[in-house]
Amino acid sequence: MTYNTEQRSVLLSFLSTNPDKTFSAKEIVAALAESQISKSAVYRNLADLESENKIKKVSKNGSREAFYQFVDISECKNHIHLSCTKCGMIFHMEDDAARKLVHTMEENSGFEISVGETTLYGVCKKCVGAK
Amino acid sequence: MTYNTEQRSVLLSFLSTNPDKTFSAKEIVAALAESQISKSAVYRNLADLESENKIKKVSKNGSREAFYQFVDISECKNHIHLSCTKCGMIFHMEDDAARKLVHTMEENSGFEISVGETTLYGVCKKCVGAK
DNA sequence: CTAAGTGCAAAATGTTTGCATACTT
DNA sequence: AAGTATGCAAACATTTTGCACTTAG
Repeated sequence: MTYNTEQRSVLLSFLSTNPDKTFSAKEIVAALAESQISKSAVYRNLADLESENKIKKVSKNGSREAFYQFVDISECKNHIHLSCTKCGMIFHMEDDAARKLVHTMEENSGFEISVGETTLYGVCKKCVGAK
Repeated sequence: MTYNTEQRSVLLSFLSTNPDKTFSAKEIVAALAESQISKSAVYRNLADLESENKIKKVSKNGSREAFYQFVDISECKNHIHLSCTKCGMIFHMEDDAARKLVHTMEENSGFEISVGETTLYGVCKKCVGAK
């Protein structure tokens, strides 16, 4: 079983306090260093939380680093996501056209797409302006 | 300008001979080592070819490695893509319903989604069976 | 008490770079 | 000839691991 350690809970609350922001592993390591949490605890907990669907690992354009965002995937079964390739942010999209798109494509392709795991990549409002 | 070197051309033809397959940088390095092509030439040419839209960099589930596939993006302006999160393969999908739905989504969200860059992630026929 | 998690430092992984040399145009 | 690209080895950045120690349940 999983223990509810200090480190794990500090990490999760750090991310969940900012559900509309992504952080690189490096940023998280740095932020939690102030609470005397080691790099390895951070990496291990990030991996654990991700496989428990408590947070999501996202990637950005050129960067080779991993980024994380608080997104409880168990609450995302029925909507799709938009992910900005510039800032990495994930947006939740309750939209019938989206659901329809997924189903249409599934039928036409034989591809198995789960709505909740479907993500469209693009550039969000904020980043369209920014150069 | 870009020179048409032996290394670059061997690399491109290696990938273009298998447009329906993805290769990790490591695999490519290994394959081209037989033609005495150095690791750095491989990495540099992969990066160059990608920014010229001759090949596409794709990513797989957990892996931290970069994967590449021959996909001339300039020919993909008007269809969407399906990408398998297990094997990394990209499928081209000419489908009017899909195009229409993507535009609806754009309007509904303010997100800037270009059809040609739109990719749905899922699990392809081949990988659905395989465990 | 015991399984699970931690911290540290060391190793592994994947990619990039500096530089002298060689090739393309 | 001038500008690019190459090969090598060394540097890098990020992530992972082994191990002795600590903690949660």
